[in-house]
Amino acid sequence: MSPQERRAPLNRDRVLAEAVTLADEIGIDALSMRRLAQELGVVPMALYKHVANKDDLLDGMVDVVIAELTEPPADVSWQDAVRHRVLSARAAVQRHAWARRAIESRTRRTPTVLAHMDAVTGGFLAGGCSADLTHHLMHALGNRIWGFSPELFDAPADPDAPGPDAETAAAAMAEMGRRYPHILAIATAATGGDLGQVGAGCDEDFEFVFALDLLLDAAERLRRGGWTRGGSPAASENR
Amino acid sequence: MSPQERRAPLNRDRVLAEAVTLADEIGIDALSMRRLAQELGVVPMALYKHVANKDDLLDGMVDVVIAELTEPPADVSWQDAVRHRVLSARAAVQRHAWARRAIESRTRRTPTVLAHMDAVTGGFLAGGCSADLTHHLMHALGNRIWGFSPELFDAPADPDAPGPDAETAAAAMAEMGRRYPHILAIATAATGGDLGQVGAGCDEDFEFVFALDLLLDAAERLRRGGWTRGGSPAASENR
DNA sequence: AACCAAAGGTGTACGTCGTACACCTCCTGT
DNA sequence: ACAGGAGGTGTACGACGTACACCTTTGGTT
Repeated sequence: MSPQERRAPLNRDRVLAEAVTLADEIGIDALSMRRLAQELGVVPMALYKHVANKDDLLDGMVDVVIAELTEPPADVSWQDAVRHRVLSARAAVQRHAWARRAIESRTRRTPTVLAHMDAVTGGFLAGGCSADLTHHLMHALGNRIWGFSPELFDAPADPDAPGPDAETAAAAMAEMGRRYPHILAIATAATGGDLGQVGAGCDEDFEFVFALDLLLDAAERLRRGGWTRGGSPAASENR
Repeated sequence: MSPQERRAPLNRDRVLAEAVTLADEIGIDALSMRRLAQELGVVPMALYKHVANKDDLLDGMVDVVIAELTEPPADVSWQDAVRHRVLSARAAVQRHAWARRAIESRTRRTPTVLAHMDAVTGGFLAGGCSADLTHHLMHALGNRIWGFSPELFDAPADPDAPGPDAETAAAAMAEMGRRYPHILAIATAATGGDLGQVGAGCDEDFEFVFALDLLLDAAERLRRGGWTRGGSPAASENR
């Protein structure tokens, strides 16, 4: 073959970029070193010249996603600054459905990961939260700083599965209501009482923002109250 | 061999019980069908007479853990009832370190899983939260209803790894502070200013209860304010 | 007493995975 | 002209989950 049609040599960035788009297409479970190599027109072992192993690959892919995050404008309240960073992370995670599980399973903290955590932390501190309070608020936010929270009710939603007929569905719903009346109650409420829509799932965006604002409101209340660990004006008026 | 020393026949419960204790010992990653079979003195394929496949095994193991949860006393406030259920889940998950990841990765909702979700939901409803509010609060709680929340800063903590000497550690810490000043600030606050302890990790129990009570307090405030979706007296005074 | 269908357990085999290791083949700087 | 390294190859190993055909023991029916 002539030299000019020879493939440009790989490098780490090209490997990571292809891994990300491939995972976008086929999902994280189907992404194997072999499959990725094939997509790059290369033998599997060639990848190991650019990533240490599959864990390293996954770390790198997460870094690529985090690189998509954006900075908040300079002139907003501290809550909105934090809010921006978190929602920006959420948008990135939604563009890459696999990223959620990848972030959850990664234990190694790459510099990129630490940088995002540092930025969110900085948002609380800049707003006047004490270092101690900020620490606990970061824990309270939890995975929400990555733009997701556990999707409690999300349907496995296999679109290929044959849908049950209406009669069967109604029977299943009745049985569900008998066994788990409370779940049925809130599921029904979510659809404004339309029972036929109960299986349709929740408005994840609304739920996410609801919880996020709940926490930011609580944060602002504690900050104003001068929260300190142990005794505080605002917290734990229950129990 | 004589008949009386022949192994008692397996059944699903014995398989699940052994899987749970084995996972407690060697971790969920090292738990393979082959290893589990060996532990039961049986050939790998024998397990498939009692569980459909590995996913089914994992589902069953999660059910075993959930069976350890306890009911709250009857005469407590609704917040304490929810609190009891959640902390009871937390205790169970702490007894089985692998359960966290197993619960996170399971997508199928077994009856046991649904029962727990129904019970927590019922706690909010019994306290007088509307079905709609309860729905959103469940989402806000997220994985906390399973007794864990993402451990943001938890150290990979490989005890076998050779500890760096004090000098190297101090240099790493200085570099850390230069790159991620905000993280360093809150990490230092968590140890009362003792820099040597910064790597030691957080008091996860405190963090968990802090976030839990934050949410329960917010819930009670919204309930009292008669929260409804859209416009409400209490929520979203920021932004 | 004779029988037969399950239920429980075995053995072999296949395809897939991550990756260790030895090797080759260019390109680049001296 | 040459050495060395970076990039790519080929083969191979030991896991893994599990399909499939087979054997053995047992309990109920005739």
